[in-house]
Amino acid sequence: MKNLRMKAARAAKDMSQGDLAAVVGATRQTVGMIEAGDYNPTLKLCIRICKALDKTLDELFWEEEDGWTREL
Amino acid sequence: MKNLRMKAARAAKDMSQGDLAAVVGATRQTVGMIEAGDYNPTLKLCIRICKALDKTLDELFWEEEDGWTREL
DNA sequence: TCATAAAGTCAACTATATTTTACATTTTGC
DNA sequence: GCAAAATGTAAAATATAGTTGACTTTATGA
Repeated sequence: MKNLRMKAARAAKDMSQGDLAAVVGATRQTVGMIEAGDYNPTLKLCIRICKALDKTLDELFWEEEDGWTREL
Repeated sequence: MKNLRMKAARAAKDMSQGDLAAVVGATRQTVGMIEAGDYNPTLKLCIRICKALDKTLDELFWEEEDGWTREL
């Protein structure tokens, strides 16, 4: 399942996947895979992404029930 | 930095590290290292821990500033 | 249309999360 | 005190997150 909230938050900052990757110290491909979903990033990277996009973990990576976190 | 919120949430459920590990499909050692801090678990494991302890990601793993997430 | 930035994808490699086994130490209840 | 459960710790092995380089495909704007 795609992480559309992350994609939207990045768009709101007018950043490309490469821009965000550079800020959080990751690669363009890794950021792409996280947005594409079906991927299991580390907490460290999630937190860096949240701070770069001015969001919290819950806002970008939490789903109460039957969401994309279901299939992790 | 220790994750005392997780330790407290686990205590509130009267679960040992081994109990929680069994529920989330991890080992006792991994749970112990996460509580001990200076460790970088995957998002999947964090989410499973949150659900097992009836907490959200923000409640257990988010720190606004100068918290334990600082050193990840 | 055309040029270019952005995004999708793939294989091979490196870094590290997680497991397994084993033993030491600390807590807890009797 | 004592026995058992819970926790701390550590080395070696495995699974997988994340990188690197290269190429393709899809936007986007001039």
